[in-house]
Amino acid sequence: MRKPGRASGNVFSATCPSRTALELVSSKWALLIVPMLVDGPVRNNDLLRRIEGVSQKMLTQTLRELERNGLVVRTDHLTVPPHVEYHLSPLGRSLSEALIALDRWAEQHHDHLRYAREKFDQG
Amino acid sequence: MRKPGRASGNVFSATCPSRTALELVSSKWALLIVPMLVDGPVRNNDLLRRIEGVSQKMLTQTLRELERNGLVVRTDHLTVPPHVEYHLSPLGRSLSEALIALDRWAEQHHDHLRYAREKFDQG
DNA sequence: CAGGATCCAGTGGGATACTG
DNA sequence: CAGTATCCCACTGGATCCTG
Repeated sequence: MRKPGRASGNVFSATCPSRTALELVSSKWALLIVPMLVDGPVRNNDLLRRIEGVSQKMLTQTLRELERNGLVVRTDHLTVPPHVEYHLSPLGRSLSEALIALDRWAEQHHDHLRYAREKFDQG
Repeated sequence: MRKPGRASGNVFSATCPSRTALELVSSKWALLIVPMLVDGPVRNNDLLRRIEGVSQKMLTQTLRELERNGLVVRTDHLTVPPHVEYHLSPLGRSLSEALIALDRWAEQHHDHLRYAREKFDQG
């Protein structure tokens, strides 16, 4: 495998667009929204309820940015009352694997982190 | 596989510690620092140079937090001038796989994102 | 139901200078 | 070399109210 940081065009280069891409997909809410869409289309309100702590503002803002970058597809059914669904594009689906792995890592090891933190803070 | 968002104790729960863990390991600089350490111990100044755009302040702050959570080990050789090295703990190493996957995804697809963005912004 | 608009407090992080 | 300390501002994101 190529060593990190050697060639240009990688995430370690401040000017490379891959840095921007990384920051988008690793943003706090994108990290939770994308994995939430793997099982099929989800509505705005469902995301609002299932992702605890997200505000309507941040949800919309993140979804819009994900849509803008071709990761998420927004489908407006043009009904009254409104019915809007979001689902992953193929590109978004390829990303979801990496994000789910990260989410799962956090779920598996958070107690380990907490224990290390307590040790560090006291001693 | 378990459906996301159903059981408690997952990243989708605002109160669960795994959310905190996720935010730590997905922080902007941790995402770049951890993969940079996979090949062995690295010195402060090397990280400062190889990770473009990071300031000494953020580098120290992120490394300290990673150390506090048991992901990174700091070794001070107690010499003059100072010689400090950082390397991954086994826990940090297990995380690095997920982060490297994410970094690589960004490197592979950033042009795809940029193209989608241009389309979205004009049309 | 989905989300736009506005206001505003809190803070993340850069710049700079200093230290063992 | 590897930090710490201080200042300070731009921007993030919550709260609130409004609309089709």
